[in-house]
Amino acid sequence: MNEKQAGATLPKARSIANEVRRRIVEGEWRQGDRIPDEADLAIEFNAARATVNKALQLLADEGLLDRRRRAGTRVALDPVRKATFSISIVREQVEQAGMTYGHRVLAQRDSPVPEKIASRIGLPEGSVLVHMRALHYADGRPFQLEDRWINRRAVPSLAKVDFWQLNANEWLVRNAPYLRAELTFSAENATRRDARLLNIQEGQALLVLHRTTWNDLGPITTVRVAHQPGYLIGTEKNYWPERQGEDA
Amino acid sequence: MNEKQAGATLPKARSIANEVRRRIVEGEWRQGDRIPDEADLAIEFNAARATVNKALQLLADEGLLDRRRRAGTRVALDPVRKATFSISIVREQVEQAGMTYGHRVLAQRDSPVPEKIASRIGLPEGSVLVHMRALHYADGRPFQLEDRWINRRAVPSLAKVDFWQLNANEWLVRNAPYLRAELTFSAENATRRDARLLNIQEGQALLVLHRTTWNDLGPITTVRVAHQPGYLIGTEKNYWPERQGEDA
DNA sequence: TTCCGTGTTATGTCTAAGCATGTACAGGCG
DNA sequence: CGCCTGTACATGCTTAGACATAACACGGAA
Repeated sequence: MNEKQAGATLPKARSIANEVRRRIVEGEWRQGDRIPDEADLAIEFNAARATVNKALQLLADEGLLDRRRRAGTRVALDPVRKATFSISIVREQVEQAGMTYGHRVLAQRDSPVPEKIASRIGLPEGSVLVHMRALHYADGRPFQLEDRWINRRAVPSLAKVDFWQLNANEWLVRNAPYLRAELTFSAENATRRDARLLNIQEGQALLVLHRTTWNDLGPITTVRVAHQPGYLIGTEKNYWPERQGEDA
Repeated sequence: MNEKQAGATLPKARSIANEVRRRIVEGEWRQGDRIPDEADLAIEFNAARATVNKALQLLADEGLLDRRRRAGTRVALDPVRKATFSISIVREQVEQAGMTYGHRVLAQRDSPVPEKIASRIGLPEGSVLVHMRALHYADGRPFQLEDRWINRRAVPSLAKVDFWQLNANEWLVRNAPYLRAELTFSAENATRRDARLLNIQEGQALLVLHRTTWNDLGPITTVRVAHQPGYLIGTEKNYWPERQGEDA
C-alpha cells in the first residue's frame, strides 16, 4: 500500500534502499558481511552521502542492517523482525469490513482498582477509577468485549463526560493523546461472562489485547479487549472468522 | 530503551519532536489543529528546515501528525496507533528470560501441501514442500510448538540441509532473508495433539502466531507457532506465564 | 605480556540552499 | 452557478559541506 505505482519515480533514497535490499536477499551480500561505506555507495549510486545515509537508516530500522559508528554497516546476523500493526478504532475495523457498527455500554461506575490492574498501570491499589464495560457489534453480532478503567485525573476535560452515552474508546483516542502506550496480545479461555456477552461457548479461545496509555499526568486508561473467537490480527490486515453461508 | 540517558544531548530533531509531542499531549495544539509550518518552526527552534522536517516526519510516522503538501501539518484527528513488536528467534526469547533453551525435531518429511496452506502462501495445491514439526523448550519445559512448511525452491542452498539436526527457525532467519513477511496473531483452543506435546490440557487457549515469508523466488516458509498458555507478546517485552513457587 | 592513550575512520547529525511536486484556492469562463 | 485552470505555497527530497562522536587499531609504557 505504501509502494508507489510502477512508473512513478521513486525517491532516490528509497530506490537505493531497494537495491541494497535486493543485494541482501539475493545473497550478493550475506549475513554478517560488511557492506561498502556510505561514501562509496554515494559514488556508486551517484547520490549525496546524506541520501545514502537515509536509505541505510531505513534498512536499519527494518532490522536488515546493523550500523555502528566507525565499525561500519553490516548485514544483520539475524534480521530482527519488527512487526508493526496499525490498531484503528473499533468502529473503523468494523466499517472497513463493510459491516455496520454498533456499541452498547454494559456497566459504568466508579470503583477502586484491584491490585492486579493497579500494578499494571502504576497507581496505588484502591485508587478510584471509572470502570466500564462495553460491547462492540458488527452487523448486530457481538464482536469485541471491552473492559476498561479510566483515570479521570489524567484527563481533566473528562471530569464530566458521561460514559453511558459515549464510545469511550473513540472519545479517548480523539481527546486524550498519550505519551506512552503498552500493548500485549494473549490468548484466554472465555470466562462464563465473556461467553454470555459474546454469545459463544465458555472456554473458547479468545484473542485478548491489553492496552494501557499514559500521558504526563499519569496513566490514562487501561483496557482489556476480548475478540470474537477466530478473529486474527495481522500485519497486513485483520481477518474475520468464517461465517456459514455468508460473505464477508 | 531507545531514549537517551538524562544529560546526554538529544539529537536536535528528536528534541524538537519531543517538544511538539508535548504541546500536543498537553493540549496546547489540539486534534485537528494546523500547526505552524516548517519554516516558522525552524525559526522558533533555531534549526534548519530539514531538521524540523525530520522531526515532523518522525511524529507523522508515529501517527500523531497528518501532513499534506500545501495543506500543511495538522495534529491527527485520531492518532493511529502503530504497535511494533520485535520478534526475535525463539532461543533468544528463552535466553533473555534467563532460562536454558532446548529444541527437538518431532517430524520432518516431504509432503504435498494441503489446500489451506497452499492458498495462504500462493503455491498450487499439492506442491511438495518440507513439512516439519518441532518443539522448543525453556528450562526443559515445552514452550513453543512449531509446525512449519518450507519451500526448498525458494532457497537453493537449502537443498541438502538436514532439518533433523537443525533449528529451522534459526537457519532460515540467518540464511534466507526475505522481501516480504506476513504475520498474524490469533487464539486457538489446544487440539489434542497440541495438548500432548505442550504438556497441557486439551482446549486451553493458545496464542498462535502465523508467519509466512517470501523472497524473489517465491514463498520461503510458513509456520504456525503455538505458545505455552499464558504467554503474552507485548510491545515492550514479552511475559511468561506465572509459575508456582519459582521466580522468573 | 597487558593496559592505556591517541589517531583514524565510518556513521550521526546538522545546515543552507535549491528544485520538485501535490494541492488548495482564486479567478475566469461558460 | 458550476466547472475548469493557473498559480502560489507547504511539504518532499536532494545536495555539498561541515563538525560530532563512537570505536577500532596501533603503539608505547608499565
